[in-house]
Amino acid sequence: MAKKYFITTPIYYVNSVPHIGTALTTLAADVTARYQKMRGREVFFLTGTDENGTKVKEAAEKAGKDPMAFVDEISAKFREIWPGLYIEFDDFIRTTEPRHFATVQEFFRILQSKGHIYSGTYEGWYDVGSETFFKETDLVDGKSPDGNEVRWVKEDNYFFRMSAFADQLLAHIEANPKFILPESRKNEVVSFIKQGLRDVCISRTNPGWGIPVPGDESQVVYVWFDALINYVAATGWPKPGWEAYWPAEVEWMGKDILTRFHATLWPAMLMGVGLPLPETLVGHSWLLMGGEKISKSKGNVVAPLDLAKELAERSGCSDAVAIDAVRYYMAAILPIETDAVFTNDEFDRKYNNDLANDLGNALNRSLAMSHKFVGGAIPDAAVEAQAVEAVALAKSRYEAAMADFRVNDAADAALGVVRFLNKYIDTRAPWALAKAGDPALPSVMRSMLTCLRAAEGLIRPIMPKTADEVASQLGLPALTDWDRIGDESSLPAGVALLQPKPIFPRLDLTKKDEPKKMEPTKTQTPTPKPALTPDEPAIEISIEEFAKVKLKVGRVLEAEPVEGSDKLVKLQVVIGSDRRQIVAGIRKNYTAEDLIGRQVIVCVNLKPAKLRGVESQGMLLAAIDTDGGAILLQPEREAPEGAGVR
RNA sequence: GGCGGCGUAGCUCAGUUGGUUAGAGCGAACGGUUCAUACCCGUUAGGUCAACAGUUCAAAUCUGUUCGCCGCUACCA
Repeated sequence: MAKKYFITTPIYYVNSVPHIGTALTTLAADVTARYQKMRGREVFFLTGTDENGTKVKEAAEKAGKDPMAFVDEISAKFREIWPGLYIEFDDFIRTTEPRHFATVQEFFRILQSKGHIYSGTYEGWYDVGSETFFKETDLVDGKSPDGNEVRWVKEDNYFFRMSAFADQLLAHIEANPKFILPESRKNEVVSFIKQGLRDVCISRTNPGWGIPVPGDESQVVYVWFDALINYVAATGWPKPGWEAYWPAEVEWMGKDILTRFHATLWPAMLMGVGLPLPETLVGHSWLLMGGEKISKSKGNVVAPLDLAKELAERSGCSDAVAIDAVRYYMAAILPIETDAVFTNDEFDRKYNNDLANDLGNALNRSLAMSHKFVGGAIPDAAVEAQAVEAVALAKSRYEAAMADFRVNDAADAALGVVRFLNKYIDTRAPWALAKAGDPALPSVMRSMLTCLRAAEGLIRPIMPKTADEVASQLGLPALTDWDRIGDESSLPAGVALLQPKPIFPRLDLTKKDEPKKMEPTKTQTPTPKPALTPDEPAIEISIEEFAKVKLKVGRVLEAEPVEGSDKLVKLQVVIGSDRRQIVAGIRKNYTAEDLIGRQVIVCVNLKPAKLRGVESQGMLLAAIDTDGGAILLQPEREAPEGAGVR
């Protein structure tokens, strides 16, 4: 059996809904799948849902439902929504399915038998929200780096010896330039690995939900370890036949889950088991809403289906075309290297300019002319050289773009043919040829139709329904074979063309004063940064705001270096009747002895934080020296113990 | 703090291994055309290619420094 072209998206957590961000990933995968199918590859496009986390169980309980019923319900919703965007996956895997359980357990067993798994005690912080373990020092203000609540867990668990795979992983990345795309992400991954990989805890106490560790029912497999295996589970591994699917040619994802999971943990797991690695991991960047990351809590989520629905209402295009328009927009701005910004205005502009004015109008005018000048049928004549070249150029640009998964460049290449066509029509002016009775007219008309036929093929992976409509107006069956794009045979002479019918009715964008319904609720607000240099004016705050900062005079009672640190010192500070432990990074300038007995100014209402695992319950005020060192502030003369400062 | 990236026309961005007058799209202005969804085509942007210094016969493209932004990472409070 021929190896299938295997494309994956991440499996989505059942507590989220598809928004324009997750749709972006899935769309990219769908465009890749449709393109490869046209190229003649047998494609296996996998997506699915991630259902095993502790969070899922808790969410189910909160909803008063049985976990299984809960995930059934939500997973179904997920599964149903993608076809609405014309996303055609071949398989939808759920991590609660028996096939997934079986593969995960086998995976675990093999790693164990090869000595890559050992048991130990895990003690640390666990973020249920993102199902991630954190070190003390990873925490920000007592929360995870993403701002989620964390809880302290201490339990006996199984650990995966990820550290053992660092060198092998680096070598693989080095030897396979397209293993991680884009380039900038690859560099990040490399430096991440070079810092040293830690072994990872891959199990948790069984909460009655999840995949039991083989041979130890008291534990379930850690959700990330479990989730990643879905890609292999869908191939049927370890049952025979999986080789026809695995390894994946491309795994699409957002950049957030590339470095820590897909580009380190996942390949290490595969290496441990002895399976080949995916050919390419693509970690695309974000689509920002008015400059901010898409986030439900910020209320700036734009659901792609709503966007399409609204477009259909405003423009009068069909629902199918509106969905294609959303697909086109997402594909055209798909951010690979850097983040891109979504705005309604840009969406509207792209609809009008690229789709209505360029593509739609080109088809319309070409058909109209065909009816007027050559009897409404595809002429039997030679295609002019410049048209042949333009088509070939666009096609090769498209192919080059897709070879690197630059879907945005592929979209641009497809539109390139249309742009050429409009110029060509103007240059050759068929209406003038008709008036003059020029014999070149059939050739010119055929050249125009050739461009349209090619455009139909090129846009098909991105806009399948629109491509169908173009084909239909040309009186032809859909062009689904990539190799026939630009081929003479794709445009049989004598075929009757249909009367043109606008596919993309123009949006009227003249009424600018009306506020847009879908405008992001929040506009970009630059993060205020403290003014550090005298010539830089400070951001003004009110006296009330300043009063929020509680400063007091304290006295250092004890001081000792923080173990394992060369900058931090742990202080016991007496502030009146209060006593605090404060960690300060001032060892460069002060020894412990220097500090004991000294009066200091302390910010007493700063949120406690852990530094190098040691809690700090305040901050010492210090001037910053020219070399970045600290100069402690001290009352000009002895101040009363615990005196306020303002 | 460390590592990496970025800073190019009003806006969004391209700019291969350094080489004649620095490009595209959008917006704007002007002109042309009439087949077409008032569309399309052309011309126009006088951009110190963030700043400064250096290497070179020659730099947006290499080196250094500074400023600003972003990402990753950390013993930043």
